[in-house]
Amino acid sequence: MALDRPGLPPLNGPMIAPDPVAEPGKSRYRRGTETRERIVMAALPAFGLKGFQAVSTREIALAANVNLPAIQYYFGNKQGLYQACAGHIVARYRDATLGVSIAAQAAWTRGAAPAQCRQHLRNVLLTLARFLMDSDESLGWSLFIQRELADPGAAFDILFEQLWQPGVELVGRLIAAARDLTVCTATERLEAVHMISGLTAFASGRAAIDRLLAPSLAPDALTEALCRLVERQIAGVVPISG
Amino acid sequence: MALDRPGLPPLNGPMIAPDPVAEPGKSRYRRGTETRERIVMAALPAFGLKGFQAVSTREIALAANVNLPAIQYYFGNKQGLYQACAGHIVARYRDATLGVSIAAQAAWTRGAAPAQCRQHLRNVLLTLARFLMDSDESLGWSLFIQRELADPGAAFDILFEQLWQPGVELVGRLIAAARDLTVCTATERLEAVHMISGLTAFASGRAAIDRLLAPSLAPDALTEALCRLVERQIAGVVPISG
DNA sequence: GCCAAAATATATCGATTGATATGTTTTCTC
DNA sequence: GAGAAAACATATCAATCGATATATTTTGGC
Repeated sequence: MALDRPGLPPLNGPMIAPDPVAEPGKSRYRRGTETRERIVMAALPAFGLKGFQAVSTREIALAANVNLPAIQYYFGNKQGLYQACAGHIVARYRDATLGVSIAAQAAWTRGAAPAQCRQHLRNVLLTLARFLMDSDESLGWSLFIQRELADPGAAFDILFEQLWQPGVELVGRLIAAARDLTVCTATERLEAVHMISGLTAFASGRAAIDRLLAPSLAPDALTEALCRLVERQIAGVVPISG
Repeated sequence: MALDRPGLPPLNGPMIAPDPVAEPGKSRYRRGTETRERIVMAALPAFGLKGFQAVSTREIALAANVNLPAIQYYFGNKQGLYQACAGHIVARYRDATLGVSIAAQAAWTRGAAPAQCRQHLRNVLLTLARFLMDSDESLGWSLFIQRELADPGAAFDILFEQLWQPGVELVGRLIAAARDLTVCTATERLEAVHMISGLTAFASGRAAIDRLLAPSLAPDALTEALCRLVERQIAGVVPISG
């Protein structure tokens, strides 16, 4: 008798591709969902820092304190676990930015004043900066995103459609609105890309920055320094004068 | 009889660690140096986009049109090839930025006027931007650098000491000089990190940007758009008013 | 043209990897 | 508490990887 996977048809039945991204519809068993989450938490920083191929399923299983077949049991295969990690990043990103995001969206929709939109732009970018710079929780996440966007893999669609594209669109609209423009053109979108890229690269390069500045900086002083840089960058968002 | 490698003692003699980074002292044989370069050129974009572990020596050998042991013959092992790739990036980086770099350094040394230093800052950053955005030649290089700085591997020291550190130091000094400051503090260095990070991330995320803006942008129009963004960022480098 | 060094080619080894088959224990429902 | 499903554990397979041993061809100084 072949093993069954939670919420999935038996393997000896007709094989249906699992959907490891979506949260598994709350299994009746508590222990299973805990283990599943434990595996994702162990896999995420490893995948983020080292990439898909550089991490073996064995070291993930070891870090998560489970045995090897548990990964196939919960995620189908290694790629499924990788996509689940991307899904986790997206979910946590939404949790962190939902508030400022809908507030900014609403302001943009009702055609708020440029100064107000600029303030929303500030809120969105600073929230994103703090989200990416939270080294305890989001270690390696920014590099995960960057790598997947630069060299599309199994998690590209998830990150592009649910993180990159909406993020750039929102920031681009707010930039345009801060300039009192009615539409968001490629110019504003590119500026949004540049700003967001600056955040992800700064966050992912944290190790090198720490080594560069030696012990002259407290842990979260770096985060606040980045926030001040972002604020000055936003102050530079003025009507294009030529 | 064991094989010999160019410029290295025989393998059956005392093993001395090869130095695959430095150019091999111009072997008398033309064919060898050509093959060596062909392997590096094939390995660089692969390593850059996918990372060290994700690229197999077999696919590199196939792309370079050599057989598998050629990699061990010329570089000792896979890691040696990886370091040679980092050395190639550093060498090309120096070629591309040497002119503007020494000019800027000279201006800073003789205590040039802030406006002049700002112009040198502009030259340095725009040169770096165009260097990273040259997709034909430097495909994947920015991601190579970022990955290595975020998760230090065999090429970390090379890139950090010969690329990251001097680059940040130069840009930081020019920022300070543009503000009419006599010393470059952690503040200016962090600002330099932020600016350079923006370039590398923008360059490495080029695939996602192209997909985002669809076919609305010509190949090198993107490079010029980035240059304009950088120039506006430099314009925002003013004496800190808070 | 000779010959040693350099370069290239063939075949294969040991280790690691992702994945599977299969058996055992735990958990919840009735 | 009986039973079925879910979760966990052990052992192992086939494929791939980096690396090596070894044989052959090519190069360039004499």
